[in-house]
Amino acid sequence: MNIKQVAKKARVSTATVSRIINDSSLVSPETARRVWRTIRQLNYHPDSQARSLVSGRSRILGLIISDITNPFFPELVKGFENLALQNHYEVILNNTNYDPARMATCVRRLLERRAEGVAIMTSEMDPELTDELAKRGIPIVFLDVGSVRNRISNIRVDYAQGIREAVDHLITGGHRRIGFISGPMSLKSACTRKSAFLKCWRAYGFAEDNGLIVEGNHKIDGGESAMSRLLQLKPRPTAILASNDLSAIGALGAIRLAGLRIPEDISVIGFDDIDFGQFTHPPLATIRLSRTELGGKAFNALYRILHGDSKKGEEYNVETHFVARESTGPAPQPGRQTQ
Amino acid sequence: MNIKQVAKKARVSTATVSRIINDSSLVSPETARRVWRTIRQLNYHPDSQARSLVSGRSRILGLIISDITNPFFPELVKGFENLALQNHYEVILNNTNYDPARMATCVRRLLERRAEGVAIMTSEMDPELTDELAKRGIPIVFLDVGSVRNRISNIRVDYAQGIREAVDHLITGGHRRIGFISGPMSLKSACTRKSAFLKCWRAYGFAEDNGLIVEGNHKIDGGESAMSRLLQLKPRPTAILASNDLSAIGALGAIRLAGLRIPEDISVIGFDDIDFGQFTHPPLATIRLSRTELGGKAFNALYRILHGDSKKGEEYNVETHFVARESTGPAPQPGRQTQ
DNA sequence: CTGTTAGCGCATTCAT
DNA sequence: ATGAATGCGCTAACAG
Repeated sequence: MNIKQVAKKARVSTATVSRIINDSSLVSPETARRVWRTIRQLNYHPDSQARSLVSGRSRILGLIISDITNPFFPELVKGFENLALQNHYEVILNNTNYDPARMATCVRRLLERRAEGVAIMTSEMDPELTDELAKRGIPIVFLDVGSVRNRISNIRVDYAQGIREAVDHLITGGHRRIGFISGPMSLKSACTRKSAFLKCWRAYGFAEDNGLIVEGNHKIDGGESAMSRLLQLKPRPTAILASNDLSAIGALGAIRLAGLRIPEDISVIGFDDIDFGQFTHPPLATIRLSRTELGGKAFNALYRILHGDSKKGEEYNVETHFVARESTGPAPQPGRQTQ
Repeated sequence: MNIKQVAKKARVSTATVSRIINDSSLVSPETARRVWRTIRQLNYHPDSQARSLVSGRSRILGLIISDITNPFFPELVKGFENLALQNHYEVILNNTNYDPARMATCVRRLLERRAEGVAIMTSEMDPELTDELAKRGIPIVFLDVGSVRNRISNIRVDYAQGIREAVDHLITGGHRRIGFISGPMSLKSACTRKSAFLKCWRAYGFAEDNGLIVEGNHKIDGGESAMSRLLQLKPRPTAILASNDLSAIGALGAIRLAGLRIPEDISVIGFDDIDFGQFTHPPLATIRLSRTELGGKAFNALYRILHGDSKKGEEYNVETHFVARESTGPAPQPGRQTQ
């Protein structure tokens, strides 16, 4: 079932059918109606591959993430995909599983599919691969990677704002010993978050105490073990900030396991605001980062380069904000500390 | 950068280059080497659209799910995508958001992309759309939809086994009043799970008590409100089976809110075995359904139709099993029931 | 307003 | 073992 058959059945040329499919304005309403009828009748669906080939526009976007089972990503994907769908783009989703080789494979395949733009939402990116894309003029949008260049945009997450709000909240509550559970230092995004915390902490004029900073793995079990290490400290921290909610949830478990109360003995704050945070015990205070917004902005960044006036890349900003919930409270009195 | 330029630079014909890309056996090793070198040098990537057009094979598979932010799906997607990647297929992922109109859009677009197969992992499917695909001979795999036909396979989840194990466990513990929190009855998959429970319950010779069956929404809040309704019953159930883990987690919250203990006062069992279940308080007993396996089997089902000997559809089976964790215990003695 | 024609990038005959 | 020529389904000039 191709355009020729439709043309024959409707007694017009293929060009007319093509016009009707794409831009019915240049064709008489009557023939248009007739042809549309034949199209429906024959259940004709134009071949996008052929259209892409001749038009040079694939209407495919690549979306590269590290791992869809990481609760950070599903909302991002949904936000991106919704807009893509509305604008008649297809999305090819790729999990790299933090594997550079797999990332390379994905990029090569997106190249072969002639993707019109690529959103790279994981910071572990080989610059050589970026060049591959850039050389061909394919728009790219990064997440928290600084290089805005021609046809390369970047979404910057303002971690500082949310962290400042959270630390403010803790300090107001009398906390002075704040532990930090970081993500794996092999991940650039985890480093960024840690630096943002340290910077904020120093801005308050506090000395930075490396003993209070423990590395987790951005998963629940890593948060648990990181927290149990923090609990060894004497005096132990009165509050914990975690690099993501999963780590914080692990921390909740470790604290409870040690027989301590939240927030009476220790306050805990997460990061990201994943859905589950509302349902932990106690509900987890966190720093919200809207991943839906992130996904949406990633799409828009590509769209602006593809269709906007400015072919140059732009910098986008996503805010973060503290969300108070029951996992934080005032610092315990030093004398009354148990154990 | 196309095949012609490579051919010119390597002083061969385009046919030779094409042969080398696809099937280097019919070409002299020496020219092959030379051409490969040029290909790398020019950084040539064959255009999949053009290849698809002439070969009639798009190497695209559609994966239709209802909502990627539902924790049921990410692992399924990952399992499917991993195999697809290995076998050089591209995956176009579509969230329908439970919207039939959106489902129709997705199917139409997959048709236009000439997808070679479609995995429909949500039961809310208009039969008309299925026909659209079937008419064109596009392989389909469904999840828990009974119609194995030509080029249409089905993955059947054996809910009964896991439910039987769970109910066995409860009955052995002395439980006789077991509440069931179902999913939304507007979803076919939720109905299937509920029927499986009822069937199992009757198989034990117990009467079915509609008061013990309450409808949730497969999310945490729905589980909470369903549970609080169940807590009104006198005598109240001593154990709860939920249609998915999210509902069960909501139930945990409602039970604790009512001042009752888990599992001393009420036992709770979920369904699916999502990662979070291990970290709730107490850890959630559940009925495991491997979504990774599900995604993998979905891919294999399509692959078998595309490349296997049997072009007819097949029935696949995925088992479910009870996973004991601390949210269950023996039934409380009737006399000692609080409140 | 509509038809004719060329060619997008590639795989595949059919020759040689 | 290699090359020349054809056409996949469609859009875009150009012509009328």
